[in-house]
Parts: sequence; structure tokens; C-alpha cells
Amino acid sequence: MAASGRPTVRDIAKHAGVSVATVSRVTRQDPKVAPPTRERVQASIDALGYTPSALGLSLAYQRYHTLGIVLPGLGGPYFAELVQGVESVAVDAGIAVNVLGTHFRPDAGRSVQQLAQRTDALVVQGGTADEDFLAELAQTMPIVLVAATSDRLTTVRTDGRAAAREVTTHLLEAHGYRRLRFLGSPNGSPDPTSRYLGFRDALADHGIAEAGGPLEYGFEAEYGAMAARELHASGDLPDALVCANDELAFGVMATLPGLGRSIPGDMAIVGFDDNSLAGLASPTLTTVHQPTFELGATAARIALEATGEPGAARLPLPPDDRVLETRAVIRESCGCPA
Amino acid sequence: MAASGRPTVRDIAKHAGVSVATVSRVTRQDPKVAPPTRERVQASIDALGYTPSALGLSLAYQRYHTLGIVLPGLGGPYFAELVQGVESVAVDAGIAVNVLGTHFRPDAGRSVQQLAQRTDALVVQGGTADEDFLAELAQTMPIVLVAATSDRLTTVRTDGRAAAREVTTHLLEAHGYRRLRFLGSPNGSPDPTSRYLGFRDALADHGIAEAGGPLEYGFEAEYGAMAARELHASGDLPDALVCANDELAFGVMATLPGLGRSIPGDMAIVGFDDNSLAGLASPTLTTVHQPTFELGATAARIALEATGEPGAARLPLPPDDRVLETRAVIRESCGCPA
DNA sequence: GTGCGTGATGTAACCGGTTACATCAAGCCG
DNA sequence: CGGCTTGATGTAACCGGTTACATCACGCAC
Repeated sequence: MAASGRPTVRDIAKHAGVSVATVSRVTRQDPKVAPPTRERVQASIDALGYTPSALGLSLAYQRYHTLGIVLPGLGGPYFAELVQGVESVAVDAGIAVNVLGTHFRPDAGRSVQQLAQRTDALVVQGGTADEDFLAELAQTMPIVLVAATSDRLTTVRTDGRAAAREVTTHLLEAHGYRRLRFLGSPNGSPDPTSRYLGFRDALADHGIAEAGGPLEYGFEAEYGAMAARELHASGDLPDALVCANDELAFGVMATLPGLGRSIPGDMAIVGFDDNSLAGLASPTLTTVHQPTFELGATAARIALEATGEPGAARLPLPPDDRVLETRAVIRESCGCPA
Repeated sequence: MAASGRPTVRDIAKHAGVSVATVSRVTRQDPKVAPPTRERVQASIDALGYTPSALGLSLAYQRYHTLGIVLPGLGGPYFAELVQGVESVAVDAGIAVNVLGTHFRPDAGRSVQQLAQRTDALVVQGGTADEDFLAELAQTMPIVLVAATSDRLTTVRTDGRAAAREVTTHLLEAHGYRRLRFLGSPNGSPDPTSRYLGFRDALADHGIAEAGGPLEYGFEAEYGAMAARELHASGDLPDALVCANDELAFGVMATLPGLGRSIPGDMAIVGFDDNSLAGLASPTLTTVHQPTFELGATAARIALEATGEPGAARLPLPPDDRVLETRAVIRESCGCPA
């Protein structure tokens, strides 16, 4: 055995008086080893405390046993849950998970490139990497895009547009609101953008004009608070506000009452994502439930499946689009009774 | 070049008409290459689109360029922020981050073992892995324990006990509350436990008995809601409730007013962690700010530093204890004016 | 007894890098 | 001119596994 460090196949081979091939056969449970030999080798393995090096295995199999996930960062419950979905599938398959947060850094492409070189497959949140770049990379390895559409890549997403349309339609038809606005910047990633489009779809369906452009803010609660103050100061509250996510809605709900405006009395509000706090806020928040965990899990499953067995090539995934169901969760903040 | 896949050093060597050693010298920017040769090799590298394989590099240097982080899961903002701290340090160093969620699975030890084999160093959240096991593993590689104490391992933590004592003392001295209870199960990980101990320290300082044992619940908002209902049903609200984290406090704050009990009028409440929603809730939540991101970043820095340069051995870290500052954030929920 | 099939095991190449050491040519000096 | 130094480059071993193929002993059939 090397002076320091773990024993290798060759150490075991020497110790048991066999060849490395035989040791390898034992560790891989290859049946073509005579029982007495097997026992002798196993004894040496136990005696020296040998476990095959992950590096050696990776080298031989050309498999990293690692799945990469690329997202903007881990801020907010959405991404955390997504990662949990990916992670749960990965651990069951004995695969490690490499997390890369791009934080919209300019050199994110290079980081993704690097990550791609140490993983068997990639799960990428939409909007975090250039699509051309990903499409090229997808020639080499399985890549699954989450929460985005693409005609060149495999995507897993929810139909945020349809969901936004559904919940907006509820505001229009069940409550008769006519002056509606959208909170959240639709210029960034695919998710907020499609939600905004669904919001506009519903308005268009009813021949109603938007009561003002989207309120372009980031996606954290503080921005919701800022938006609430701005709306209040303008003296011109819409009938209802559709928020790009629940955090924004919480920010508004926490601020508006303090300014003397009640929810949903003076303005109704709906969120998106069904945050774990949504059912506890007062009023309880009407929102859209997304199977975020499933989104991650499904993406991971597709990616790992395409990775295939050690022998096989890592298949490039054909373009495909898997759409998971959303569900409008009607609570009180839209104006419905408890 | 192999029929499929990326070119290797040997492909470049053949293409440029030099040896692999020279190619290696060029990629590593070794100055001992004559300029004309360097240019010729570089031209081949560009022509074939060569980048050194991460696997080959790992094998040669015995470094994975990967940092592992072990935690129960990614539920709640605390862990997400911790990972972000780790991740930010890692990407700056060109190091990948491997996340392992144990979810308190019985076979977590084996997963950690595996993770340890594919990483250069480990950051472990306290309570997720057996300390004996970690101590042994720490002979082999740098391990940093987060949010825990140990006399055998390097730890990075905040003094949750002192912080809990401080905020509890505020409840006792500034407001004169006498009947205090703690919400959250102190039987699990080190963090909740030390918070509970600090809570009891403050009571002991003032010669006051706990108004009832700790309310043993999990750490999500729903449990806070359950606890609120239980307290209300018992008809015996304490003067003040110290919660193991902010989510629990949110759960209580969302539920109690609906039962006709006001906060802080009928019962004061304080949380822990300074969640991003804490300043927005109504009343705003008095809590303890923890430098969670810094916790992760510091742990990662220590771990990576111990990993050392490619040549050097991965040093086992000597036992050490780094304590980061907490800060009580006094808001309204304890009874203080806005 | 010879030839052949079969099962167990060993040998050596391979995966993709790095690097100690060998080699070699050129320049310099006495 | 011979020997030494120096700088550039090549050779081959090594990191730790797997595996195609070779080898060998044994048993069986003819």
C-alpha cells in the first residue's frame, strides 16, 4: 500500500496473491471467480479496508456519476425545491449533484462549460445560459431545460401561461374586477414572462385593457413592499394585482394594510408558486400551485435515463417538451370567502 | 482523435508533431517551451478544440476540485443561504459544489462516505452525520462542521445559546414578561438545542421557572400554526413565546389573531434567523440575525485552504472553533414600539 | 493418448492527464 | 577539438480502475 492514502486494486492483488483482474471481478461481483479465490480476495479487501476509488471508476467507465444543475442561485423557495427534486432522484440512483449558481455573472458560460466536463448530464433552469450554447453542448451530453421552451432541447416545465390565464380569468369572471395589473418584471427568465403573457391572454379574452404596464420589480418580498408603496402613492390602486410569485404578494400584503388599504377589500391579490406560507397569511393567498419538486425530479430522471449504462454513449436528447400540471389554489386574497 | 468525443493530449501531440509532455507544458503555461513550438502546439489546440479533461487532471493531481456540503435538506431559507455562502467561495476558487441532503435517512452515513470519495473537503451541517464517523474521516481530508461544537473537529458556528439568552433577557427585562415558553423541538440538531439552552439560561439568570416545557414541534410554519391552536385551546397563553426559528413564529402569527388573540398584546413572540419576511410581517418580527451566508462562506474558505495546493497533502484540520457574531433585531412583535 | 472445450486466472493495454528522467543539439570555453 | 553546460524536447511510468485476450489446467470424448 502507498505510504499514505487508501489501498488500490494492486495492493489487494498483492496481498491476496492474485491479479488485479481477479480483484476487479470480486468487487464487481462478477460470477466468474472460484469461490475459494473470492473468499481470499474478500478477506484481503476487508483486512486493508479497500473501496474502489471513484476516480478510477470514472476514468475506466467514462462516467462521473454526477448530475449538474444550473440555476441563478438558491434564493427563494422555488429553486431550493427544484434542487430537492433533482437531488432526491439522484441519490436514489447513487449519483452526486453538482450545484452551480450563475448569479447572472458574465462569465457564467465558462462555469457551465466547466461543470459540463465533470458531470454526466445537466439540468438547466431556463434563462441561466444561452440557448445556442446549450444546444451545442447538448450534442455531447444529455441536457434538460427546466421552466423554458425550446425547439432544440428537451424541456420540462409547467404551463405558466395557461395557469396565469386561468387565475386571471377567475379574477375577471368570478369577481368582476376590470382594472388589473401585473407585478414582476417579465423581461428576464421564461417563467415570469410566460406568466405575464397568460395574464394578458385573459385580459384579451375579455376585451379588457391592462390598467397600466407591468410593475417591473425584482422577485423578492421587499420589492413587493416597494410596489405597494408606489401604488398607494399614485392614489390609483387597481382592482386586482397578479404577482409573478408569492414573495412579491407577501411584500404587498405586509405593506398595504399599514397604509390604510385593505386586501382584498381595496385591492385583490393573487400570487404564484403556492409557497408554504401562502395558506397561513391573512388573508390566505390565492395562488397557483406548481409541482416544483416534481419539475426537478422529472428533469433529473430524463437526464439520468439518457446517461444510460456505463458502456453506452451519453445520448444527446432529442427535442421534447414535457408539461406538468398546475393547479389554481383559490383562497381569500382574491375576494373569495374563507 | 478518437472517433467520437473530445481530443486528448495525444491527439494534439500527433497533430502538432510533438510529444505529450510538450503539449502538457503548453497547457500548463510552463515557460520551458521554445516560442515557435508553443505557437505550433497552440495552433493545434485551437484547431481541434482541445481542453484538458477534468478527469485526467483529477487523476494526475489527486484533486477533485470539488467541495462537498452535507445538510438535512434544502427546506427553508437557512440551508439555501448556507449553500449560497459555500457556493460563492467555491466558484471564486474554480471549485464545484456537491450537495448531499441526508433527509435523516438511515443510510446517510454511506452517502457521506461516498461523497467524501469524490470531493477534496467537506462542509457538514451539525446533526447530519455521526461525530465519531466524521472524526475518523477527518483524518483523511479536511472537514468543517457548521452550527455545532466538537472537541475533535473544526467548527464554524454562531453562539445561538448566547443569542437566545440575549433576546430572552430582553423579554424579561425590557418588557417584564414572566411566563415564557419555547417553541421547537430541542432534541434534534445542535442549533435548536442551543437556542433552547440559551432561553433557559436567561430564565435561570432571573430565577424564573419555565412556564411549561418546550413545545416540541418540527420547524416549518405549519407547526407554528398547530402550536398556536394548541396554546389557544389550552386557554393558557404565556406572556411571550421564543421560537426556534422565524418560520415557526410566522405560523403562530398567522394563526393566533384569527383566534381572537393579538400579538404582541395577548402574547409577545420572537423568532430566530431574521428571515427576509421578518421585517415585513405585521407586527414586524423581533428575531436574531445570523450571518448564515457567512457561516457557509467561512466554512468553505477554511475547508478549501486546508485542501492546499495540488502537490501538498490534504491536511487533516486541527480542532478549532470559529464563532460568528449574531445580532438581536428588536422589532414590534416583542412589544416594542415600531 | 490426443485433441478440444471449458472455467479460472493472469497479462497488458487503455482511459487522459503529469512529470522524473533521458536524450540531444547547440553554444561556450579552454 | 573535446568536454561541459544549458535549454528544448521526448520517453515512459504513474495515478486507479476495467477488460480483451492469452494462458493454463483439467476433464471428457473419441
